Amino acid sequence: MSSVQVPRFRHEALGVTLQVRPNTLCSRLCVLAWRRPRDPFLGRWALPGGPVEAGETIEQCVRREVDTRLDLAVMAHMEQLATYSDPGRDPMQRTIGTAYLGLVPADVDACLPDEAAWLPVDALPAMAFDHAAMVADGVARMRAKLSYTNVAFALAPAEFTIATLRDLYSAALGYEVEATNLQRVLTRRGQLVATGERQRSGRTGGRPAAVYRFATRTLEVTDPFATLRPHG
Amino acid sequence: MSSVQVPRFRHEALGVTLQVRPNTLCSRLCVLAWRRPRDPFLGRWALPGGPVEAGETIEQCVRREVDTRLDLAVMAHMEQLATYSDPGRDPMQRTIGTAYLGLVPADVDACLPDEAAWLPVDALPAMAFDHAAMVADGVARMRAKLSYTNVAFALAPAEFTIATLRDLYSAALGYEVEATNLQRVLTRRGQLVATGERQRSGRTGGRPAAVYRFATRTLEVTDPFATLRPHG
DNA sequence: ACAAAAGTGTTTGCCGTACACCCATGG
DNA sequence: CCATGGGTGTACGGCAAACACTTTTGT
Repeated sequence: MSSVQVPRFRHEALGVTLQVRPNTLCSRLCVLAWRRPRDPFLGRWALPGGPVEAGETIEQCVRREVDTRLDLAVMAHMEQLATYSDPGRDPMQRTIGTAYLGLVPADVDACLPDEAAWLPVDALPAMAFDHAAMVADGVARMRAKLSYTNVAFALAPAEFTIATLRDLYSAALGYEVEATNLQRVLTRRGQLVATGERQRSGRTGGRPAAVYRFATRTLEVTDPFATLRPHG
Repeated sequence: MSSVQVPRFRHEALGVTLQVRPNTLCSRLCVLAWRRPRDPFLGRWALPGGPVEAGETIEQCVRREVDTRLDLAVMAHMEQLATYSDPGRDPMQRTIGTAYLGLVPADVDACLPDEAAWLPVDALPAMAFDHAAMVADGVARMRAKLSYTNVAFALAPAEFTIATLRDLYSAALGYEVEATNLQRVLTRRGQLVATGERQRSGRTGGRPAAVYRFATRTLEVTDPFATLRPHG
């Protein structure tokens, strides 16, 4: 009973790590990347990642690569995105790659090595391999989930005001969101809990804002889109 | 410049192939499986699939495995589900597996080899490896997409009556759906097109049913669940 | 008193459900 | 003419968007 030889592949794990980061005036949704120190694509921006080791899952590999190599151990949410298997996606050697989406709260300011940076996703430079497609997939997934789950907990600080949350949603979604309706929708879905505290008003006056927390900080589907529900 | 040796993996592609099939009285949602002819899990039910070859994508591999090995070349829709990488998922050798969801129209009756069969997903027998989880993921994905896309085109015959479609949705979703509202929802979303033809009424009488087609037979999101939409 | 920012009330419109009612055919 | 199944009309409830209006602060 001889078993036929089957091909074996280099398998890499990539992290699409997103964070809403302050900018001049407004905030922007950014993705963690670093400059490649070698060919192929020397000097091009690439996602952090690396080859899967023998005894680990792909998710463990992503965590290891993103956490250690970039001094960042604060992923509030992580989920698998997709696996990319085009034979030509790595010009040097056949490599299958699995991308994970990771979200980092806005108040985390990890110190990055020199070769790493946060790139704004709406003005992304040319990227190595098929990493631009992975970023696009990750952003699309996050945006969709902002609509029907509580993922925003992974982008927000532990405590926040509605105005802060409004800016966060606007940056993450890519268009302006109204604070009024945002509060109403999230309240109706039971996502928001008032801490009872109030934030001091700024130098220009104005009513002090109430401080909120997310009710739960693990992923939940708050608005199941099931049209055609079971009746009765 | 010595490159460190990285581990290489056997990579397999699995197909979660779903079809709504007639049964005594009602229809049932079924998944294509076959009995394993060897260890591990000899005799257990398993999903069709096999090792990815050197020059092909994972999707090409699934199509090849499902189409040729099971005499079935009529997948109306296919999409990637997820990649499973637990080191112990294959007790014999480390294998990473990527599952694809495939949908077959209800009027297709492919002839299966003896060792293959359609298993009802709501009474699934014990399965080999982590294939039961893959089936669960595939069914969940399909059910979600029935709500906000036109995937039903991939489960339905080219032409059908509303009553037929109602049975199809009921079997696929796992609960009863009302024909009245189904028609209204799909019509409002522009998915249904009347062919103008009518079906002869049965032996018990009754008004003859109008015959419909799906407007498009490629996947489209017909009900984007974006709450917090761009305003203006 | 006035400006600024936060938060609530109210209106409007859409969508999905439920259910009553009308339509067309076989017997 | 009646039973059977197909299809439409209509009312209700929930949700989200828009916007006016009140509340609470700093200057």
